[in-house]
Amino acid sequence: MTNHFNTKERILHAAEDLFAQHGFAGTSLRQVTSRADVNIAAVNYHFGSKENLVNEVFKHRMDDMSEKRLSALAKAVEKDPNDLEGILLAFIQPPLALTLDRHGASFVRVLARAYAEKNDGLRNFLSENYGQVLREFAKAIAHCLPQLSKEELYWRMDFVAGALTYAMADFGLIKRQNGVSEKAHCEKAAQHLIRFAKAGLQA
Amino acid sequence: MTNHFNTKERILHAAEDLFAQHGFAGTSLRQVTSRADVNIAAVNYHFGSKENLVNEVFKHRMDDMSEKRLSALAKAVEKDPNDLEGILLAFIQPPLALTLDRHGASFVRVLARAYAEKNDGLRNFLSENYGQVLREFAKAIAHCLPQLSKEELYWRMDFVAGALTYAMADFGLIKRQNGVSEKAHCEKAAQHLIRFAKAGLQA
DNA sequence: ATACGATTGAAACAATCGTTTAATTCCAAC
DNA sequence: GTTGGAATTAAACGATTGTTTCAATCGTAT
Repeated sequence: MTNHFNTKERILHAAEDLFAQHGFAGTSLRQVTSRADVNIAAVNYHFGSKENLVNEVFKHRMDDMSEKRLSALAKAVEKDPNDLEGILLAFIQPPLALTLDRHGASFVRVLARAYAEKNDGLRNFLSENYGQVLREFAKAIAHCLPQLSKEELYWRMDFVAGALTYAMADFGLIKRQNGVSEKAHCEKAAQHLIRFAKAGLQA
Repeated sequence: MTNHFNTKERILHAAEDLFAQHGFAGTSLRQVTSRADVNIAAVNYHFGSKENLVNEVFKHRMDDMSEKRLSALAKAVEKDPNDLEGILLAFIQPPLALTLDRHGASFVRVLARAYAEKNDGLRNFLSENYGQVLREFAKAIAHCLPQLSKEELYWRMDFVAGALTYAMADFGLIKRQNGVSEKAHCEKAAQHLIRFAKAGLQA
């Protein structure tokens, strides 16, 4: 049983929030340790370096999300391998659910920001570990849409991923209404995105 | 007749590249002035501050892109106000064309990165100046799809914008093949995206 | 109680940050 | 050729960066 509010986890949470707000380079370790209410030296003691901290913040959420996606995918395929909507829900729901959690919402922005990095090791880490998840979904979607060429499928999955990222970070025109709860907004986003993505994939 | 290779423009170009690679906070003015081969003091002389430089880098490309989008939209609507594909092309082509230019491709990444910023003044600047362009397109698309509610239209336009951003920065699974020229890749991206977006909007 | 590794604390490290100063160079106008 | 404002330069400013040091403290096993 690990202590849930030890120094290491407090640093992780504070870093997650601040990275989301100001980016990796834009966040100083002193900001992190100040928010986490720990000593500045604790970062290098527990994580070795700032770069390692960035990676840890990332891996933490990413592993969880990928796991949920894959298990939801397995269930959906087992239930009905031709149900494209179910597969899309398995792809969309776990990341969107993150936006309900305070720290999860921060991570969503961290993720969106990581996509914008180019030469960073983060990009490679993403494609190495996350790529397999994408390929699993590609396989399942290809089964639903056998007439689609592999190239076309990959293009469209990229589009879906882009739309999802955009929706999660609520860029753009849509803002959550004041009267609508976050959970309702999240469900509405999933519902709209699934309909949009399904039609796009079947085009 | 402005000199195209004076100090100010060299700084702008160098900043554009470096901001794309390392982000705004991750790029130092010394990196910029070193690449531009100008003195460090030239930045504050010509731009006043680093923040102003960021804004200038942004405004430069953004104004150009918005102008091209709006004029292409006007032409498309004049030709056939019910041609959804033409409208989508007007929306998609100008930003995608940027990826053909070396510095333009950098800007595309700068743009994607800016979307990931949250509280920055950049976000507000974006929605203030760029929002009007989006609303023009919303109007044109709504004319093609009168059955679509305004809320649903906005959701779907956000999805299109997300897919576009993703495709431009070539995140994800799709990479340009070695045998394919950049121009051909760009045209293929536009073609795939238009088909995808059209189906998604019409869903 | 004692000992000992794990953790935390205050302070300082060299390096780099954005910015400023003041002297110099450039170039067109007179 | 001289003048005067614009542009560039070298150098330094204080502040902040990530990281390190070493002593103090904590918690546990003996």
